[in-house]
Amino acid sequence: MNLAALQEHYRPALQDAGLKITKPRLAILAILKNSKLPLTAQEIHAKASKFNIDQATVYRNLETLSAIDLVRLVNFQHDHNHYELATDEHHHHAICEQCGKVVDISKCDIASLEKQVKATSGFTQINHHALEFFGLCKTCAKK
Amino acid sequence: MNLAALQEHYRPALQDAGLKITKPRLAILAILKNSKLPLTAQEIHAKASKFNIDQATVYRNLETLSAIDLVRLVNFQHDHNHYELATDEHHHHAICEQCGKVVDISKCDIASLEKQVKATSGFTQINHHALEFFGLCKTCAKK
DNA sequence: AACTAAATGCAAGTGGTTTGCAATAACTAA
DNA sequence: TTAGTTATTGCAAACCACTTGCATTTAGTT
Repeated sequence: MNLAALQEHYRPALQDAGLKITKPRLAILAILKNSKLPLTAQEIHAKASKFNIDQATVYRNLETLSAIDLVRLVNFQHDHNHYELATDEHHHHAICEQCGKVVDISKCDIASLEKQVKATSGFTQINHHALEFFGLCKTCAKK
Repeated sequence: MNLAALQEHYRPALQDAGLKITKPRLAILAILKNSKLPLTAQEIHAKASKFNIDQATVYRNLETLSAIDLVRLVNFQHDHNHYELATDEHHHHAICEQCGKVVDISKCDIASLEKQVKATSGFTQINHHALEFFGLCKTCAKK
């Protein structure tokens, strides 16, 4: 997908949110699109700085794009936040505690996931996992 | 459990690891013991600073105590690391995206967990969850 | 009681992330 | 197309959580 196509692809979502279609914005989306794995803000900035895109712009856009669900925040333990495009279907990750390698776990079939992780990720050892639910508690749901 | 009891309770694990039984160390364990919920390093320091315990000491000890599995690192999205005593059995959390409230999810029966979350946590709405597996990839397992 | 090594407190440093602000670029409507 | 409006950007400085160096203290040992 080239930049023009990318632009048309994201135009509706950005317009609906009242956001402008800017060069840095598209570049960040393109960088995420071209990455197989979730990236940190800094990794994104490293790639984006070739086009004179400031780190502040990267951080601000990741925030903005997450807010309208074009980008998804992925949280890994011990590490900084990672971001990925939210276009893919919901999935999880396996993280190597030694080298930091990240492998996508394609389906979210929670019951059989742990077996699947070993079978499909090439991880021979799963030491632990983290599962967190995010939503609204009773009190906040009332507001 | 008073401090003396706490001290005796943790003595074996600390001694086995070659760690000394110090006032700051015990204070941090006591603070975690007295908290129903996982705390950030800063929250722990806020409580510990009454006893003239430096923040560097808190950070160093959380690292140390995590290394010998007396303390467990809990990772929540959008936020700083949280720590809890590792004495309890393995469990997960539900986090309110609005007020930050954290509720323990007692059992790790992954298949039925999502239903259970709503039933037991008082959360009326679960928007998303994060599930990450940590272990060793094929390459690192060989080393 | 003297010795050894770990642990602490203090203060300074580090590094990722955020913020203020003036300049620029994107969209809107004549 | 052009002028006007507002979001967005780049830059630089600030911020804040966390880490590190080092001299001193403390725990555990002989």
